[in-house]
Amino acid sequence: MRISEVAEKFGISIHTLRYYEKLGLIQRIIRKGGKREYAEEDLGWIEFIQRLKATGMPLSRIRVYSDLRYRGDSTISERKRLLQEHQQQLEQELVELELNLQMLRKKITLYEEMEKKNGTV
Amino acid sequence: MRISEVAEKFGISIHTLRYYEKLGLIQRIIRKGGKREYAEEDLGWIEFIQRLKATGMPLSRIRVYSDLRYRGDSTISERKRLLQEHQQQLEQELVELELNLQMLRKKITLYEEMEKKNGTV
DNA sequence: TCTTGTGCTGGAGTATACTCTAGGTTGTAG
DNA sequence: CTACAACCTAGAGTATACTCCAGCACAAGA
Repeated sequence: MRISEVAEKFGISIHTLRYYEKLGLIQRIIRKGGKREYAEEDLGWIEFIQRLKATGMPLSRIRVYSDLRYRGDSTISERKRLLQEHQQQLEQELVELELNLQMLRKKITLYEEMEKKNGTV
Repeated sequence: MRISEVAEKFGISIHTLRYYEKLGLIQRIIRKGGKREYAEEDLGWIEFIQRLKATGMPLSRIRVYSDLRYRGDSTISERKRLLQEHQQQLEQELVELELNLQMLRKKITLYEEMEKKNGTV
């Protein structure tokens, strides 16, 4: 798969793909005539990167995970630990987010009451 | 309340408080001898800013809300609309976050199985 | 062969949200 | 009255995550 196809598939820019490679998130991409040729495995990995990013993991942390991954199966325990840590953080953030959402809903309800009052007076 | 006290109360830096003021998120702070004196109302507002930020609202958007707020009660409908929009976005993000968390949990389980396999062989 | 499209690299530029510095002012305690 | 802490402003610097550009390479169709 060419870089432009990968970019479209994942809804990211060609620039970003090359940028991730420069950072070391993506490694060992096959080249044909100097041009990147993404394999199936690369695509799966890029999708996973996207998911980690979607959960707010910084690229520097993804880089750490990436290095472990490219080093092979001997790093599974470490990778698991990294993900578990992230998971716990996320779960905490989720709770806080839900609290803040509730607060937001209350504020909106309050505004609705104020609108009604202004309407009737 | 002095700026250093406010900073400590909310766990942010003095720099950030002044930065928010420069951006217009915080306005009309009383000065005594050139020094900021935060009133109760300001503190409530700063807490709300923190909550909006915690839900991922960019400062530029908080700025819009801030302007409406400082313009008084006539802007309540607009403020409500802004918060509702943000709320809907958040609810969607929450769903996605939960999906990604599930994915993470699965990955972790997978790693656990791989660890076991490696242990018994 | 020439043009076009797609790709390449290194490095510069942008947006967001801080974070810090230099150089000066204010208020209080000794 | 002076030393000191805490404050002030304007502007520079940093981190993160892109985003774009100049200048060049290469392969395929007219």
